[in-house]
Amino acid sequence: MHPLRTYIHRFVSLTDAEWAPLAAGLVPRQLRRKEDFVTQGQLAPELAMVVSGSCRLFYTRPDGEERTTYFFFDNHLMGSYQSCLTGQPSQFSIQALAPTELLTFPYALLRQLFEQYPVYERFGRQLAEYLLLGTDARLAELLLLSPEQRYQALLHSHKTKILERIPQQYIASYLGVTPVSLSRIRARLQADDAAARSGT
Amino acid sequence: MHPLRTYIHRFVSLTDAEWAPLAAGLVPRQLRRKEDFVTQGQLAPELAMVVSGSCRLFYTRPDGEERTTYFFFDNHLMGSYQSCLTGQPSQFSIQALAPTELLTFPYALLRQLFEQYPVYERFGRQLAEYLLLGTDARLAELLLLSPEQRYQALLHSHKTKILERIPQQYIASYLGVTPVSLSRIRARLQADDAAARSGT
DNA sequence: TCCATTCCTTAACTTTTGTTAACGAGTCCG
DNA sequence: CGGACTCGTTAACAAAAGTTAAGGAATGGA
Repeated sequence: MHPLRTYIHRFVSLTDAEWAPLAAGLVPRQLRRKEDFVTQGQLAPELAMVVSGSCRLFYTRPDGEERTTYFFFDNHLMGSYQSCLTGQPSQFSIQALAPTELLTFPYALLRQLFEQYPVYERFGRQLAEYLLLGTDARLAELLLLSPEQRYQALLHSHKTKILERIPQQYIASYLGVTPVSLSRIRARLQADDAAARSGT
Repeated sequence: MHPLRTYIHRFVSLTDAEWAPLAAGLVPRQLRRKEDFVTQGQLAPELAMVVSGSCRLFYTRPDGEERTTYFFFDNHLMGSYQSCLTGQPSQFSIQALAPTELLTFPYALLRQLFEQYPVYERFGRQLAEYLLLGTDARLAELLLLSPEQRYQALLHSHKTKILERIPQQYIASYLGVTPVSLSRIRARLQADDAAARSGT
């Protein structure tokens, strides 16, 4: 089945007639490494499913520093919810980390489907709820755990793709620390591991 | 108009016929100071609108430490989205900071209304989207700003109720620092202010 | 192959935060 | 009135993180 349709079916079931108008609106697009899908300060009225490759979502601070807060891989849906919903310029950028294939569609199309088909409205609700649970968990982790604990939580989570395929500086940003600090945390944990092994 | 209906009307308009079944399911409840509305580790199948008073949402860590992540005042809707949606025990507690009046209703009722009335489904979508934007902004603030900058952002925000009515230890937790650290930040800013005034 | 770039690590130093404890102001209640 | 309690501040010390800079490994392109 089509990867976007599969994604939607995690929440609701679409008939062929319901799927058709969305399928008709999809536009394939390739991103080169470091190319933006969303650019901070500009309108971002499109969403996209990642077919292959990987992207990062990051904020650029007034001083020019970047802070990465999310990663997207195969079969992830991405875009600036905030820009789509409010019609305001996006407060962050989304950029390819490697050559990436996308299927894009305008949020306006989805909004139209919300109005036409109750099943899309339900999908929209459940998608937002699902994303909300994820963001809440992320927020709780930042407030509850130390940087070292957050790194260990990432190590033991199922987000192995992040650890395998993402430069460490971006992971550091995702954890809310500097690259230097993450490097020290890793050194500390390795030392602890070695001590535990020799002690056992 | 009824405060909950007013809240819903920020998103969608309900006819009297659509409002009636929700109104019929509302149950008033009073909380004493420090009484839980939601208790960590237990099911939390109810939502509530705060009519008067105030509450805080907090996580209790394995070591017994508490971390407060949200506050609720008059005309706020609160509950454990996570417990309502997944049917799992809540990962946090919600507790009254002062004597508080609530209007509670089961999430199951809302779910039923989602199925019966498209207008409720739309409300559910827009509510989740709205909450998602808020959580995303909160997350960005934690990853982008230093504790001192976060405190200043709070000072200059429209969340004056938090600053006026909430003990500082909980505000510290909300900002992701210890009470001692927040006290130092305040002292630092006061010193800076004094220096700026004498220098100007 | 060679050069440039990116990336991770390490070091030295500064700044900030966490931790623990003590003190005093304010509040509630007997 | 007095005592228990909560709350914010401050101090002293330890631990951690930020900053800047330098060096080396890995990568990728010419």
